[in-house]
Amino acid sequence: MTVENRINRLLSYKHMLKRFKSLGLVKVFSDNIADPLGISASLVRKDFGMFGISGSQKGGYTIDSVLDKINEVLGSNEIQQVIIVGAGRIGEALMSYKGFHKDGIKIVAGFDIDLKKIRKSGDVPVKPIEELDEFVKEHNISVAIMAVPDIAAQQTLEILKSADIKGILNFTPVKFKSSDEFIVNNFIIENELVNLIYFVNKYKRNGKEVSKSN
Amino acid sequence: MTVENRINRLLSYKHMLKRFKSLGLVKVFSDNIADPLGISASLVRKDFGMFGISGSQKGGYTIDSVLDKINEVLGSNEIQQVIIVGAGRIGEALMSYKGFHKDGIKIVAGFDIDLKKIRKSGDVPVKPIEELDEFVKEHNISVAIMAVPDIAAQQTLEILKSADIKGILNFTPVKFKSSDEFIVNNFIIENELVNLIYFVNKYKRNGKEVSKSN
DNA sequence: ATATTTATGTTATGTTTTTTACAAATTAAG
DNA sequence: CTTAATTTGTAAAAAACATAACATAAATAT
Repeated sequence: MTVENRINRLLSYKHMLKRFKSLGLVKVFSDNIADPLGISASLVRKDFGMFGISGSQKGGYTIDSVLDKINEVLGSNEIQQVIIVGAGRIGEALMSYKGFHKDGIKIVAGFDIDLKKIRKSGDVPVKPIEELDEFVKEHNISVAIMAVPDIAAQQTLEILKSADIKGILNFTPVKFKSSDEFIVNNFIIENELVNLIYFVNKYKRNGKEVSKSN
Repeated sequence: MTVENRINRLLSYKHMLKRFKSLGLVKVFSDNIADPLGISASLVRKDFGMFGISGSQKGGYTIDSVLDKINEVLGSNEIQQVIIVGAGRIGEALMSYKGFHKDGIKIVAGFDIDLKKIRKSGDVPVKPIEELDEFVKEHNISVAIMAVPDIAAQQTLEILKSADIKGILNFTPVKFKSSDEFIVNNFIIENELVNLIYFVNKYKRNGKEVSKSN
């Protein structure tokens, strides 16, 4: 968990830094980043130090060089090729989503069992699931998004594992466990909602003193 | 954050308990729950204690009564009515998703600005956005899912706020900040992917010793 | 050239979260 | 009825995490 939080903070820093940059700034101090995020400046400095990001005393940090270093840490400097399994509503929404580019992520192909979904043209081609294994190996893909119906989840997992995929973002209602060699990020939407509802109700009851960062 | 983790664990406990129950069990011990989740039994006991869930010494915990208490804490005992703004691909996928029921969540209506999307029939009706305010007040809705295009995000936020919505699950690429009175849960898919990619790459480099709970 | 100011990098301190450890309690066995 | 076994509930300890504090360095002002 400890590293995961740090990575999430790095993503927040990246976001802040890009905002500052778009405002025309070239350098920032740690508290410029920390304050809007509601964390301490020393934590920002410590995170930076942890990943070998250094500034100059009195001069602060150079936005571009920090951004570059963060992208390097996150692997966003090289294009990260990702595939999507399942060309249903969620799969298609993700294929047409334009926000991946800025993080160096490229959705290179979709796969589906339903031949009616197949298409060669378009921004992201959709291929028959039988071609997945070969495609993954040929293009050296490590990460997949799973967006198939629950009924197909287990089977799809096997296909991905045997194709030597190393990590999945799982939109299926079927929750899978992570291991060292195969990392699973389960997105469980009802959990997110229940969590939200809990805090909303809590606020309605207690009036004040709710936490919830985000 | 502290409470949020505890709530997420409660959701895991609920999940485990339902599995045990489906296996025909009636009582469990704290380590039955803890072990498969990779946490310590005392943490389970402490979480339970925190929410007033008690077992009997030597006898363990009665599954049904724990489940009931968890649902009470989470507000899942009463139906939680939620609306969806935006009947695009994601909105529609969520409207047809069947997994909310088990957590006491009911999607009661969708709203869209595009009149072609409107429908009175169907499982979840889709109404024109102009009717949102009235509907929300009439049905006493507190929570909404935002699934509109980024261009409409800010405007939709204003509509929701002025309708006195208290919390949103935001699928928009535009990140909003939480406050005490208006809780935002931003789902940022590229962050989830970047995080995943980080750990996959880390494993590929370092061979072993990756963390990542989940 | 020296003093002053200010921000980093890091150590020390404080806080939160989790685990360990064990007393008290309950059940079963002898 | 007593002893043994076992599990909860919690107090104390440990670990993890974040903040505060400060020594050091760099820049500016005097």
